[in-house]
Amino acid sequence: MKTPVELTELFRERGLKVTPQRQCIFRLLHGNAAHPTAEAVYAAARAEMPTISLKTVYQTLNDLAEMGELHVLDLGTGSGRFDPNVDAHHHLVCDRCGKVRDLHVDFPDVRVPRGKAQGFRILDTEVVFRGICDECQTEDETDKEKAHA
Amino acid sequence: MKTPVELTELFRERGLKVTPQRQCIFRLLHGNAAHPTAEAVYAAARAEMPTISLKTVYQTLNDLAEMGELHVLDLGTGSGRFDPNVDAHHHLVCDRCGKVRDLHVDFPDVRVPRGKAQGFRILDTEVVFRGICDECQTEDETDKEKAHA
DNA sequence: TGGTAATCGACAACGATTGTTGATTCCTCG
DNA sequence: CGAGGAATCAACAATCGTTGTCGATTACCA
Repeated sequence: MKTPVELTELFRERGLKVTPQRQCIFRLLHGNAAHPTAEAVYAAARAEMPTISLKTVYQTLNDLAEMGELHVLDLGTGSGRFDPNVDAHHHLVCDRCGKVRDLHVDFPDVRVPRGKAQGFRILDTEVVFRGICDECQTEDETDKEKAHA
Repeated sequence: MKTPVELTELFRERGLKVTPQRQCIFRLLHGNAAHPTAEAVYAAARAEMPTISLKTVYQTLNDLAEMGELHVLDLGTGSGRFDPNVDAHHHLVCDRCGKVRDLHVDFPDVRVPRGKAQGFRILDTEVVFRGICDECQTEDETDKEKAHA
């Protein structure tokens, strides 16, 4: 994710205006290692700007995604998640709570073997590891203890 | 995907009734290499049973998924796709039209490296190759020709 | 400073999926 | 075969995440 200053320039270049709302979202995303949903960004933004609208949040996130400064992940957790990290990386997804974590590992062998592409022109490769995160595992154990009691 | 006969037995074991509607869906899924959406299954089923309801289709598909006889894929194409192939395999997804194709390749190196799991207990690994399918590529070329004309 | 993009609030609409109802069908077990 | 109860139907409403609409207001920036 570029810095707020860089994003400001990019928006100006594109003829998009740099409003306080957008700057706020730039700041929230910059260096954010989580993969917030639109609602999460909205909640965080409202802490600073109580009158910001959900619409504006979506608008700005979509603008960023169109410019390639942000990736949209649909990992089957119900809502889209916005990934400020544009570098090549993969994801750990919790099947229980939907949490998403980055996995910075390169899998050079993961390619479609010659002759198996079935006519597809491949543009991107995603690896998703699904499982249960630490917190949800702890919850499970707590539940078991309750069951014993 | 098990045969309709096997599925019939499984449903009985679970105390679920084997209605004509369900048998119809069993048949449609068996040996189906596509990844139909619920709507697609609905359309195919209605060709045989004009009065079957979308509700019943979802119901049966969800029952099958709960029993592990079917996988539900959420590949960011808007709607869930039902995968009758329960064996380990990966997918090619068309970013343009949402088409999904199987890719039967094993990637033994795709594992979370020791110490990188961040507390996750990994249960499943998916590799998704995104790109443009042959049909959509052809469409693009046709569009270009039109643009020239 | 002015033109125009962006935002706001409040609400409606979308598509995919699930829930509701009460009446009807029909599977399954004895 | 017959009874009991699940499953289905039709028709509709509701959910969730997201996007569109409106007119009025704000505020960026050449």
